Amino acid sequence: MDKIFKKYHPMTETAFYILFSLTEPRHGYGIIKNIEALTNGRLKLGSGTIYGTLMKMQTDGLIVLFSDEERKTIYEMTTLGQQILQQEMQRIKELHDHIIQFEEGKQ
Amino acid sequence: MDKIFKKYHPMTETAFYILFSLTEPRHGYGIIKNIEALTNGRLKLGSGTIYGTLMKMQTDGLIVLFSDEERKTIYEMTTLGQQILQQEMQRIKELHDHIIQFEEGKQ
DNA sequence: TCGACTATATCACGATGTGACATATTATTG
DNA sequence: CAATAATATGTCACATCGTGATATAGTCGA
Repeated sequence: MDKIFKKYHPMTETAFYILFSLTEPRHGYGIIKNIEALTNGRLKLGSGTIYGTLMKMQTDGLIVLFSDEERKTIYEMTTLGQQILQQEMQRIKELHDHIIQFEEGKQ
Repeated sequence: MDKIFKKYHPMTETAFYILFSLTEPRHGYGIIKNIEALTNGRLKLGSGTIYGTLMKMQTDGLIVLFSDEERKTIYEMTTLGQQILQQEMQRIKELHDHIIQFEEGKQ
């Protein structure tokens, strides 16, 4: 299990936003649109990115199938996924702190 | 020039910390130690990472040679490098904002 | 009916970080 | 003084990752 935590530390921006989108159950295409909305159109994921990442995260136990309808494969986060998301959010806060400290030091 | 901005957007954590370390002139080994100190030993860059990245950033005009002594090759940031660092810091703030909003929404 | 949108999947490609290996100097410590 | 750790740079093969092209197919509005 520890190996998985290292594997996702740090995460890429793309992987983070995908996992972050799964704080509620969503399907691939829905995640793409959610990220596009969150970032005001800045981040548009390619199909290879989303389906490849979802498969990898499923293999690693970060997410599981929530429902598998005809044309919608919906995923939800596992407890492990939540822990890894938490770890990543902590890391981003660390980055943010460094930036704030730097900006304060400039004045 | 616009191409370079896209190339470094988003940056990896590693690339960010390297550029961030060059807010004052430093050499490769010094950058490694600076990042290690900043992150409390969490992030230890391999030699391939640091010298490869420095060469790439020099080619792209983000950094230039500051002084080239016998055993220390010191770099400093260019104006372009500062602009790209600024862009990246803005992106991290965006990430941070999303996290804060999420945490507020949970209560 | 025709195009736009929704939806999933695969694959080759380029870019990137990593760690091993190599090499050499300097400082410390027993 | 000799051994060891720390400083310092560099190269290379390897694995991982995001991207965009390509493919396929259903739905919905004009």
